[in-house]
Amino acid sequence: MQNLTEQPITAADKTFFQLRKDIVEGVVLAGSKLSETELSTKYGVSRAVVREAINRLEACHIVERKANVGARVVSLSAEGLVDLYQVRESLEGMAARLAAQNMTDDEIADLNGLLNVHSQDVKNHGSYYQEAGDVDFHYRIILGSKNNHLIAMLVNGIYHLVRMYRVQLGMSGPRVSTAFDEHKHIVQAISNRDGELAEMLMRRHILYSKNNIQRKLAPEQG
Amino acid sequence: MQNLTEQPITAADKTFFQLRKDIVEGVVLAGSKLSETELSTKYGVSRAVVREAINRLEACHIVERKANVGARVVSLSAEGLVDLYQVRESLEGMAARLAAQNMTDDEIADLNGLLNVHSQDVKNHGSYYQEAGDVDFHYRIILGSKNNHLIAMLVNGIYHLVRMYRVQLGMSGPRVSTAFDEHKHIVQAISNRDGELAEMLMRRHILYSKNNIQRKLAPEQG
DNA sequence: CAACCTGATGTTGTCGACAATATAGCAAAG
DNA sequence: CTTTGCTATATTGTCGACAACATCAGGTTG
Repeated sequence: MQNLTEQPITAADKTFFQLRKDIVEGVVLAGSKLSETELSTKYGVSRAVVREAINRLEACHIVERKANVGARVVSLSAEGLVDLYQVRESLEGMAARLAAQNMTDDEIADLNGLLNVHSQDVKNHGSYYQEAGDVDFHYRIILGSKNNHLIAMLVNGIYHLVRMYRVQLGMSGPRVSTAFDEHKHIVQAISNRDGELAEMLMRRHILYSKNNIQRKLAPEQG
Repeated sequence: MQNLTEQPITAADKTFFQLRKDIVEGVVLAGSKLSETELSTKYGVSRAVVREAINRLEACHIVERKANVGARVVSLSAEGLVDLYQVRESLEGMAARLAAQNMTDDEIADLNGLLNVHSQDVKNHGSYYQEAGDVDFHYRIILGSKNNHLIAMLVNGIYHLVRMYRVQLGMSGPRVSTAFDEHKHIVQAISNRDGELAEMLMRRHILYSKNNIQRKLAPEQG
């Protein structure tokens, strides 16, 4: 008997994942054109699967396509970042609210455990582990919302764009310990089943995060 | 010279629009299977364009697809409705906040004008016009946010699902005048450039709307 | 009789070829 | 010299055919 939740993986899936990875990590440059024929030879599949992959990338706002002209990787801009983080603030705020109301006690205990591990990692290692830990933290709260629409939008949609901004603008550095405190307070609110507070704290957390990135992106304002 | 903003419309576009319309309006039943060959003969196009249309519908969460099995129209359920409206509350709340900060004075004046027309319509006609007016009202505020991510998610994504629930559950009826008052207060907040209040009022407005639909969907609770 | 295997059938996934459209370069008129 | 129109080229949009897979019916074995 095979695992029932496991999906078969088609060539289009693989191409989609690979292309998304290449774009997010900057192997394929932001703003560059995506030629279907070129990509089909590059990934060793037919144009049809490349088209399907590009269509899916368009659905997550990672590429833009014009009829009869073609698809381009989105360009990273200050406005785009602000737009993205406003949506993120809104959706993840709601996720935190719902997580406070829908997560099981076990899941909340796990979340507290993650926070402890995280705390150790911050002391021992550098900021990269923080990055992974941060993603994990937000990921668990999103899943904790138990809202499938929310989960799909954030996990399959927005988060890869967020990662793209982070990777290509070289995020890391400070804000490690302060972000950790913010995480701790959010988990406290969730533990207390205080959705209202959890949402507020999550929104402020993401707002601060946005301001932090913006400061790096436009340093002439300092 | 032709209009620069006008996009060429491909067969895939037309098929996508038509199929979405048929699904939202119940011509194609919720939960039913979408056979690619069947649809290709029905709409007179090749399987490739049907596939592209289905892919786009999957991106807006109107159909679900399993590899090597096929696509099904989503089933309408109480849980799905709750999930959907929670996302809507979150995103449209943010839209109202941003609209208060980003709409021009002219746009706000237009919005007030719409409210007046709307007020007349409610007195003269029935609830159907209310439905159209309601959509128009929310639509303007969404656009007023000037946030392209938000606009795309709501207009191209969520709103067709909302319409699907409304149409197929036979929404209309009461809540006309109370909804109108809520609209009025939201516009007042936007006019005062009070984003905080606009968001709160919009969220409550959508929450009430959700409760109203839920009451119809599960009348055994009364 | 139940469980499993096997083959037939219809569906989706993938492919290469053709048609339609946009773009760049060149030629000609003003 | 600039601008307009045309042609050549390359890209995307669309199509029909084949391959891979899921599903169901019938037969076989324990």
